Amino acid sequence: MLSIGEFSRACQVTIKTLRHYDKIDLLKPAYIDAQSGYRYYETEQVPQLLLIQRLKRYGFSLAEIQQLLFTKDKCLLAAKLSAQKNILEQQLAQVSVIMYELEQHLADFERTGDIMSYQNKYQIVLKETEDLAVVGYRQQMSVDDFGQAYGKLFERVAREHCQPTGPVMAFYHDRVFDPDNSDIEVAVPVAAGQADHVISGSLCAVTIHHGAYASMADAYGALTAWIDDNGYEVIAAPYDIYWKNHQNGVSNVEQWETEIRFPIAKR
Amino acid sequence: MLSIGEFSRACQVTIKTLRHYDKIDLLKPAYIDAQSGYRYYETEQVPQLLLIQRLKRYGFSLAEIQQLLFTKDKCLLAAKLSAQKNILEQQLAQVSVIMYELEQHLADFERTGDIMSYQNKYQIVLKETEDLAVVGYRQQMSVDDFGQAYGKLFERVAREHCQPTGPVMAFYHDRVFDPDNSDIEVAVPVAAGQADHVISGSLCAVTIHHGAYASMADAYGALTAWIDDNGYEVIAAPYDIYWKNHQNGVSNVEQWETEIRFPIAKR
DNA sequence: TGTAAAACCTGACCTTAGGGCAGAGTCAAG
DNA sequence: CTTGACTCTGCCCTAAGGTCAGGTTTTACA
Repeated sequence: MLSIGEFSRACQVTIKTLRHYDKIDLLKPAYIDAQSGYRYYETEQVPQLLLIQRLKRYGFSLAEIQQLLFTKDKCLLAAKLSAQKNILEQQLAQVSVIMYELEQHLADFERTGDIMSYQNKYQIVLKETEDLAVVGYRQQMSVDDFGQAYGKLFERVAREHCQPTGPVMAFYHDRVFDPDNSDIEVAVPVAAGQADHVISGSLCAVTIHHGAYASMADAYGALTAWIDDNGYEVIAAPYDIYWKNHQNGVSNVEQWETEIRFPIAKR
Repeated sequence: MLSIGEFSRACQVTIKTLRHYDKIDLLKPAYIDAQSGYRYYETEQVPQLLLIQRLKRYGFSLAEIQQLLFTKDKCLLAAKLSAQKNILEQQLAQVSVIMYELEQHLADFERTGDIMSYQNKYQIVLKETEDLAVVGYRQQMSVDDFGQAYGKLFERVAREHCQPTGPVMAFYHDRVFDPDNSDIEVAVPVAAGQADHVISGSLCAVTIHHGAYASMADAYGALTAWIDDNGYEVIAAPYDIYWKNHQNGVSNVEQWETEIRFPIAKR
């Protein structure tokens, strides 16, 4: 039998945390003195708490841990651990990309003495686009669910025996920005006869974003500011064209290229 | 002039976030209509908000970002960015270690079918230790401030021309566990004449922990449970001996070795 | 056995960076 | 003038505990 303080020291966990776990029914003391309210733990609970702390390190939330401890199906449990490993892998990749961004930024800053200088790299051009026949797949989704949408689009492309004539695009039909409930259409250009609908050509403000998607807001910002400053207004859904991507075989994120188009007209 | 909705779309930031930044004085709209309360932003504020989002990606808190934007000293600013880069690097290393832990755990689990099987690796032995003459440096500190303490200890060792006769150790004098306010003493064994004080030998429960320090709680837990189960009690501050470490040239975390000793006596 | 220190209890409020909702006011187009 | 889109304030909520305040219990020692 261990008092809460002994148990806390044994597992390197604060007393507050133990009381919290008691309250949310994640780990109840083996015995509570009815009169004093003191909590006492068995030595067999030590490995249980250590497992909880370990799962926490893996990145599971306490609610998820509760589920996991309850899971009797060993395959399911292993699958969840495996899934978490993939999530950690993704995190690792994201942090690497951000570190690269930070290094570039720091270099720009030390060269120019201007903390904003990294933003000058967007060259904005006016372009008259042609009509574009596409097959599209449109849905309310999180911006992180792109992968899924790609999948569904290409299922359809395969089913209808279409031949894509250019790289994948994404249209942003939203009126309000909401990252996990966006009205996005992914599309590929196809021959006119096979098309779903046609994007009418128009005057567009265009720029090219180099690198990962985390910093694409920079390009959007530069474009929107330019459009407002030059007396234009946006007249249709802006869209991205993914020229260089892991999908077309460019694995090095730093070499990705995305064209961003805002259909515009004079105000 | 951009309405809050336009500004939000331009920078890919939710309206709620913009109102929050207004409230905490991080980014105030250029103009607020006195009668309607509507917020309006200038296009020049777009790069400002984009910078804020970027610093947020780097891992700064909003409070830190406020400080950074206020900082006029460019060297200081560059230093803070650089420091953040180091923090990201550390995070990267930590996540790698955790992924390795997870992989090992998953392998153990799939081999044995027991989610706890990873904990059976601690062999606990009883050992009668000798008196130990040491030079130590004791302070209230966070468990993450070990590096600092090492530094101070070795400054002193150098100043007093002591010759360490063994690897570094750490004593945990705390009665309550509190990770960022721990009463820790780092020490090295020296020749008897040069010693600061002497650690009396006693019966000890001992085990060896292999690998990174994140999972050392497992070893503590195993020891404490063993001590309680076998009718002993802890009679002095437990301590670690860092046999293999980055300090003695073992860079591969998986090969680190730490001996953990709990001075005990029959209850 | 008495007392003081150490350990433990509950409960209320605080943290980050916003999200969700209700209810009301405002703007722009037809 | 109406309708729909847009925006406002204000209140409560999140995860995983941390930080008091004020009171009770246990333990160690004289």
